[in-house]
Amino acid sequence: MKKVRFAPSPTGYLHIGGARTALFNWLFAKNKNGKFVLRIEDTDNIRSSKEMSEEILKAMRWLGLEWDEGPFFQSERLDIYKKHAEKLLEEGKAYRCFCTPEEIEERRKQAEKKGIKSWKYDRKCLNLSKDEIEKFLKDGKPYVIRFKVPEGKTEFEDKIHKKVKVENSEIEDFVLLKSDGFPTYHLSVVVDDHLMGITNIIRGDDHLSNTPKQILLYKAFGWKIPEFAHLPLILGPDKQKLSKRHGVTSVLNYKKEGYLALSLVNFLAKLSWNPGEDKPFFSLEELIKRFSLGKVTKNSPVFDLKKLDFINSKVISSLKPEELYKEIIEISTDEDKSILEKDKEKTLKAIELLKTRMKNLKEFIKILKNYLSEILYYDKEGEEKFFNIEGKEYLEAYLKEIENISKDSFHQDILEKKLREKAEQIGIKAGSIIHPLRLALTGNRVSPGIFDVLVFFGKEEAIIRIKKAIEYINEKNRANNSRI
RNA sequence: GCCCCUGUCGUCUAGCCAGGUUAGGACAUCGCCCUUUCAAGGCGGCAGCACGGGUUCAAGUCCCGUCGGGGGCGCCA
Repeated sequence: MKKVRFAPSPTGYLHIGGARTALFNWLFAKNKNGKFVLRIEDTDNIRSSKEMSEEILKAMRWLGLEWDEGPFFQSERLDIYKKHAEKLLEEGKAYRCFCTPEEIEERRKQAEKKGIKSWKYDRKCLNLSKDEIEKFLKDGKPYVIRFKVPEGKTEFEDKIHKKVKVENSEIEDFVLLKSDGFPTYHLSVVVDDHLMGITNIIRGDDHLSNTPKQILLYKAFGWKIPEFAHLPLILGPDKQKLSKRHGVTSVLNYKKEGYLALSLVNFLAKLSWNPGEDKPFFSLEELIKRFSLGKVTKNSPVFDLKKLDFINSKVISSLKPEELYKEIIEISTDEDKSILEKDKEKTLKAIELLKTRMKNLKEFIKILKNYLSEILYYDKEGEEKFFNIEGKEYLEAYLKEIENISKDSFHQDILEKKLREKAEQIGIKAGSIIHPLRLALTGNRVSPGIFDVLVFFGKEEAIIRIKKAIEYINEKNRANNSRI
C-alpha cells in the first residue's frame, strides 16, 4: 500500500506553498487508495509553537485534507532519533565531533583566506584516538554526532525530475544529532519516514539538493529507499521566491477574504499540474481520479490571483443556495449574521438571484445586505446620474403603475410590459426608468435583471423602497435649495 | 564561490521522451454580438518556443554552450 506524509514545521502558518504540497500528497494517497500521514516537525524548539501547529491543522481541515494517521509530533520522539544516531555511531558510520561552532567558523575563515571558496567540515574529529574521545567524554565536553559520508556518487530517480545525481565529495559530513540531543532534520525525517512506512515522499524542490544526504542515511541504516517526487516551488508575480509582500499569508486568510476551499484547491492543483481536460474547476472526486505525478510540470509556476478569482466565481455559481448560505454564514460577522439569518428563506432567494455574478463571498455579503435590510447607502455616482428631477418623475410615474398591479399579477412579464408602455407614453427610453428604479431598489447601479429584482422584493416592499427613494430625492433637493 | 534543478503568449499550460503542428487551450486583456445595468454566455483579435552554435532534407522537440530564474551548501526545517 502506498503511504505518503505531509510534514510541516510549525514555525509559521500554512501558506500557499505548504498547502499545495499537502494537497498533492493527499491527492496521491486518495488516488492510490493509500494512506496520508500528518507529522509535525517541531524539533526546532525555539521557533516552533503550539499555536502554529493548531493553525496548520485548522487550515488543512478547512481545505478538506483530512489525514489518516497522526498528527505525530517529532518533539515527542526524541529518544528514537537519538537511539538511531547512536546505532550508526556504533557501526562506525558516524562519529562524535567535539569541535565547537566557533572553532569550525574559524577554520572556515582560514580556508577562505587561502582561497578555498567552498570549505566543508575537515573531519578533524574523525581521527581522534580512543583515549582522546574517552577524555573528552569524561570532561563532559559537548559533542554532536556527524555522519561519515562515504565515497562515490549518489543517484536517484525523481518522479518529476527524472535522474538526479551528485558526487558524494560535494556533501559535507553533516550533523545527525545536535549537542543538546535533538536530531537534525535529515536524521529525524529519514527515521520517521522509515518507521512510519512512508513509500513516497512528495515535497517541495527546496529539498531536492538535500535528498542525496537522506538517501545515504537510508543506505547506512540498510533501509528501503522510498520514491521521491519534488514539486517545483511556487513563485511570486515578480518571479521571485514567494514572500509576504506577494500576499502570502495563511490559507485561512483566503477563507476570510471570501474564497471557497474548493476554489483554492483547484487553483493550487493547477499550479504545475495538468488535469488533462480544460474545465474551470473539478470536484475533489474528479481531482483524485485524474491525479498523477507524471503530469506534474518541472518548472516553477507563478502565483496569479486573477485565476483564483475566476475559479471562485465559477464555484460560487455552481453551488446551491443552501450550500452558499452555509459558507456565507461561516465567514460573517455577528452583525451581518443578524441580517442574513433574520429571514432565511428570503436570504436563500436573494442568493439564488445574485450568485451568478459574484466573484467572492465577502463581496457577496456586502451586496446581499442591501437586499435584505433597509438600504444603507445609494451608490454615489448613481445618485448623481439618476436621482435628479427627471428620475424622480419617472419613479413616481412607474410607482403608480405598480400600485395598480394586483399582488397575484406581480410577474416579470407584466411588470416589463407596464414599464415599456409607460416609457413610450412619456416619450423616453425604457432605460430612463430602469436606471433610477435599480438604484432605488438595490442602492446599486448594477443588479440582476430589474424585473427579477422587482419580483424578488414583491409588491409591498418594492413600493416602500421606491417611495423611500423619492423622499430621499426630495430631501436632497430641499437641502440644495436652502444652500442656495 | 561550489553543487543541483529549471526556461513555450502577461499568467497557468499542451506539444518534447518516439523531430515534419497554420505551435493548441484556459485566465487576463481588447473588440463585436446579446442587452435595462453588471456579470454570465457566444464570436473574434493581440500575444509565445530565452539566446547562440551543432546534428538533420527538416529542430519548440535531439546534442553542446551562453544567459536568465529558483533552490541547496547550518548544531533551521
